[in-house]
Amino acid sequence: MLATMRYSKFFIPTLRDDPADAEVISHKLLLRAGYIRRVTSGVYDYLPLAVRVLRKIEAVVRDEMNRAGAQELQMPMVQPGELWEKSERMEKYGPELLRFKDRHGHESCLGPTHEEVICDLVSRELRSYKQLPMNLYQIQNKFRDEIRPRFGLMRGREFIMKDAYSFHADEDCLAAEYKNMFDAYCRIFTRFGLKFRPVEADTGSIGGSDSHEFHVLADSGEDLIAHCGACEYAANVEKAVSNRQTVAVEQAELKMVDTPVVTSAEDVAGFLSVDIALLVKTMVYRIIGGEHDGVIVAACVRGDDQVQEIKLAHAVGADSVELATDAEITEIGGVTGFVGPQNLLSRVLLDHSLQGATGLVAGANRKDAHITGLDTARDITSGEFFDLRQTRAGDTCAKCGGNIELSRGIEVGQVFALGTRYTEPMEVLFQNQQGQRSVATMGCYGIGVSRLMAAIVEQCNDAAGISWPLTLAPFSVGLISMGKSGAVLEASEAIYHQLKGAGIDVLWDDRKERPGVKFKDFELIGLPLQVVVGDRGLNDGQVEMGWRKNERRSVPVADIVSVVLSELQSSELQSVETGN
RNA sequence: CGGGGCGUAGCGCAGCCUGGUAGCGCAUCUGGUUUGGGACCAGAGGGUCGGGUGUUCGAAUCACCCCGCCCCGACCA
Repeated sequence: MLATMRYSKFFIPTLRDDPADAEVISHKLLLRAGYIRRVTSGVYDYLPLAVRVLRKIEAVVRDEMNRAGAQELQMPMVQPGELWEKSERMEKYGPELLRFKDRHGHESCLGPTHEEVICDLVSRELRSYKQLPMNLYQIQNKFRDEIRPRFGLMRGREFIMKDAYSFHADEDCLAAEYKNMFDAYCRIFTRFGLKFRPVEADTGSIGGSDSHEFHVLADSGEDLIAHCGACEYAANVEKAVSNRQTVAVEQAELKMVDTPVVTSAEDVAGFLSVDIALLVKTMVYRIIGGEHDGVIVAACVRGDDQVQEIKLAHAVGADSVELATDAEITEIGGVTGFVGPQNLLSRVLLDHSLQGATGLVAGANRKDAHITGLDTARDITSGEFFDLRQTRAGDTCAKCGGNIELSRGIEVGQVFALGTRYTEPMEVLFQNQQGQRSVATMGCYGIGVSRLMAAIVEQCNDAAGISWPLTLAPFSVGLISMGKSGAVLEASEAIYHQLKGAGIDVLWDDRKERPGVKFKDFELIGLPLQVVVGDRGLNDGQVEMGWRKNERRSVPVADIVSVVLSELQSSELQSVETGN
C-alpha cells in the first residue's frame, strides 16, 4: 500500500534528453519529468505525478468556487446534436465541434463547452424567480478539434476545464455574479502564486456582451495583451482600443504616380520617400457568416498599422473574415498589390485614424500606380469609419492618455456575461415576481485546468527542471536515502512514516542509485523541500533538510518532523503575504 | 488548408547521397567494483528501419502512393 510512495515503485518515467518534438518549456519539462505522454495529436495521458498536481489545482478551484456560492455538478461529455441545433450553434461552432452519429443514426458531438446542456437542464427545472440566482459548475474533460494543436498541454484538443454557468432573474443580478466570479478568479490565480492579469476580451464564438480573460504572463503565450502603464486598462489586442499620434500633412492635389512593382506599404513608403504612416493600407476581405456571408469588403488602416480582423468582423456583423482571393479583388475593381479605397465596388471601411486625414498615399486600383494627396473627407465619399486597427506598443491609452505596452499571455480563464444569448433560444424561462414569464439571463465562467498546469510550469522552472509552488507540488517533500546501509534505510523508513503521519505529502527515494541521480530527478520533477538521510549525518543523529536548489542544513533526527512542518508552514504564510 | 522539416530499439541520433550482414550514446537486464551531485568494468536483451506498392539478384537506402508527427503561416495588397 505505502509502497506506492516509494520512488522505486512509483511510475515516474523521466527522460534524460528533451524529446525532439517538444518546443516550449512546459511541454519539454512535463514530458521529461514524467508527467505526461502524448497519445495522439493534442491528446495526452496524465501520469501519476500530473494527476497529483491536477488534483491540487482542482482543490483550490473547488474551494474558491464553493466559497463563492457555486455548486458542483457533472454533465456528460457526449451531447445530442439537437441541443446544438436549438441554440443555432451546430453550424456556427464549425469544425472544432467533433460530430458523429451513434448506432441509431442520432447526431451527437463531443462537448467543447456546455451552455446547451446546462440550459436544457435548467430550463426543465426552473419555474420561479425564487430559485434564482444559481451557479452550477463542473470540472471535466472537453474536446475541441483544434486546427492546430500545439505546445503540449497549452493547446490540446482534449483538455480539462472548470466551467461554471450562472442564471439570473435580471441584468443587475448577473452583473453582481460576474463581479463575484471575477473576484473568485483573482483569488484562485493569486493562490497559485502566478503573475497574471485580467484583461477585457472579445466574446468570440461563445457570444454575449461583456467578457474578461485571465492571462498568465509568459513569453511563450499565444495571446497579445495591451495594457496601460499608467492606469488599470488592459485588454486583449483583439479588442484593445487606443489612440495613436498621426502625422499632420497639408492638403494636396490628388495625383497618380508610377510605382512599378512596389506593393507593400513599406516598399511604397520607401520608394516615394514618405512616412509610412501616410500610406493607406487597403485589405480586401470576404465576410464569413452572418447576414452578409460571402460579401467582399475593403478595410483601410494606416501603412504602419495592421487590420485587426476580429474588429473588422464585428464592424460588418460577421462571424469572421478571410482575406479575399485575387479574383475577388478584381471583382470589386481592385488590382492586387495596388488596391486603394477610391472607386471600389464594395463597402469601404476605414479606421478612425484615417478620419479627416490628408496628404495620404494609397493604391490607385491600377497596376504599378499609387495616388498621392488623398484626403479621406474629400475623396472617399462612401467611406465608413470604425475602429479597425490593432493596438500597438507606444499608442496612448484611450482612458488616461498613458503609454500602452504589449505583453504575451497564456489565457487560463475567461468570464462572460452572456445575457440571453442561450437562454432565449434554449427557452430558459421562469415566472417573475409579477407572475409573468421571463427569460433568464446567464453568465459563464471557465478555467483551463490542464492548461493552467502548463502555464504554471512556464513561470516556475529553471535549468534543472520544474519548481512547483508548494501548494501545487505533487509531493511537498522528497526524502532521499543516501547510501544503502541498513541504518540509512531504516531511519529513512521511520522518518517517512512520521512525515506521512503528520499529514505531509512525501515521496521517499529508496532506489539504489547514486546521490547525484536522486538529486537531479527531484530537481527535475520539482519537489520543493528535500530531506536527506545519509550515513555521514546519521552517525551524529542528524539528517539534512533544504529547499530545492538551496543549501541544506543539519537537523537532529528527532526534530525532523517538527522542523519540516514549521518550514512548510512558514513558507505557506510567506506566499500568502507576498502573493507569490 | 498551404509551406517547410522529420519518421531507424524506451529517449537522443548516425547510416540513405553512391542499394549488399542495422549501428552509436543514454536507458534496461545480469555479474562485479563503487556510493554526498546524472560512476566504472564485463556481458546480455531489445528493431515489421512509419505503412504499402514498384524497380532490382538484392531496398533502411531508389521511385510512387498513403499514414503519422513537429514547426511556420493562415495575414499587411
